[in-house]
Amino acid sequence: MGTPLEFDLALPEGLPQELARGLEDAIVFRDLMPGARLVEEEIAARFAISRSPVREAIRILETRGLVLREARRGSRVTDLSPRDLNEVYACRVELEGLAAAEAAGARSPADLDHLDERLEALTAARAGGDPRGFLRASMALSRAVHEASHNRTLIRLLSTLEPQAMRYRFVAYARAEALMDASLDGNRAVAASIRAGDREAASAATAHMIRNAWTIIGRVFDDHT
Amino acid sequence: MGTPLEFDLALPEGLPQELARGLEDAIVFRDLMPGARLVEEEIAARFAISRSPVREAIRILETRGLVLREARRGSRVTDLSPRDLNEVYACRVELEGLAAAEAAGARSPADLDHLDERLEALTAARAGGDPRGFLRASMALSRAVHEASHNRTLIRLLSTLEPQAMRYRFVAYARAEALMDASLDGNRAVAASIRAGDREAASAATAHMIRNAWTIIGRVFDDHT
DNA sequence: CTACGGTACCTTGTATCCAATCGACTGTCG
DNA sequence: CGACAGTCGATTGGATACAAGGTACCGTAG
Repeated sequence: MGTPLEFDLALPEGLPQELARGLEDAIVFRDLMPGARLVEEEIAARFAISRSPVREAIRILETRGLVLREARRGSRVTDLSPRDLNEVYACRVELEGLAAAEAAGARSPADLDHLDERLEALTAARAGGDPRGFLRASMALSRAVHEASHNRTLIRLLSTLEPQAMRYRFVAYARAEALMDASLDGNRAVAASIRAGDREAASAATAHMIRNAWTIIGRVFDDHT
Repeated sequence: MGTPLEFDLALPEGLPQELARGLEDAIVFRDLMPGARLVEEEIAARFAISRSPVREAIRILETRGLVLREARRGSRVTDLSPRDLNEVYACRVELEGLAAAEAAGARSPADLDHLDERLEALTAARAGGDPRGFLRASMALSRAVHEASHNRTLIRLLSTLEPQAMRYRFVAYARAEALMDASLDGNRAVAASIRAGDREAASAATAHMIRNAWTIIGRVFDDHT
């Protein structure tokens, strides 16, 4: 009788999350520029849904620091600034470092497989040369490290910190291709330390990689704003 | 003619935030026990409001790890567990340490005043001997440190991490009064380092204080669950 | 007695509706 | 000509209404 196969590929986790993901993507990759207004009804109309899930999506973006909501005055995409860059990266050094350390301590064979897989994908993306593809691969690799830490609280915190960092990375990659090479090398070192189970080394390699990126991105921003 | 003075003391920042604060308090101080269900309509009825702000409040609690929301199955207060304790405290060591360091680097005279003030309040609360009062004073002091860091991103992250930590502290204070003394001494050391402007010392003192608490709380939990 | 199926209820998810507030515009008065 | 008050439009905040999914209970069949 042929079961009528149902694909609901669009809602693996609810409409607001789905929508938030899409908007987040648009913000990170600058389809929505800093300062752009997010009007609930506009967005609702564009996706043919009601304002309720839109509101929830915007709230999610707010907790990630991607949009600023002012009471009764609407939401807009947050600005990038040297100050914010420093804030985000100072936090990133600590939390990504911790994630790498815990991953080195708690890694499973499956985690290592994922890591290798994503590291290869990152290498391939670098060859491609497209900043957007490279950044996507890099995000995937980061997430693999986070998950290898098996620390759900840490994963939660990072998921609210990373998107903002991605925005800076995207801008910088476009202007300083060398940053991609630095990132690739850094990630190789981190992965090696995790594979070796060396917490200290993993933490140090991560901190080094992120501080390096911080410096480079900072230069790009000081020069160009 | 006497302007008709308007007090809206109840909405300094919106109804959902207000409600979230209240529920958070109830969870931290165990008026709502782990596993308790949060039914939207029930809460709405109790406060004579509609489900909309209630939903937002619950979502806020979710981002703080206080509530677990399962799609279409409702929300319940998360459990405390040794594993979660370890997750939260591992993150806390890093982020509170960073906050203290940045506070030591960026402190203003007003910040130092606040710190002193809250430290005195904490001392007074310890004399009082009430765990609840002590915890409230301690939270206020922590927040003063966070704000002295002048790192908004860090403050945002900590505001989603701290409440969960408070739950563990509250349970532990009741069973191990000595923890309060350790906390008081630790905070004195942290404040002194911040006052001195010594980033390293502030970070180290904070890490030491938190790891110490971690150990004690861990013992309380292993013994009693 | 246990396993399975069906039905009714409970709760969340989404849509729509109304109220409150903010900002901008306009017209008038000094 | 400039400043201020009033009004209108745009947009969010909150309330209500409706739809969909999930759970528990009950009855029946094996």
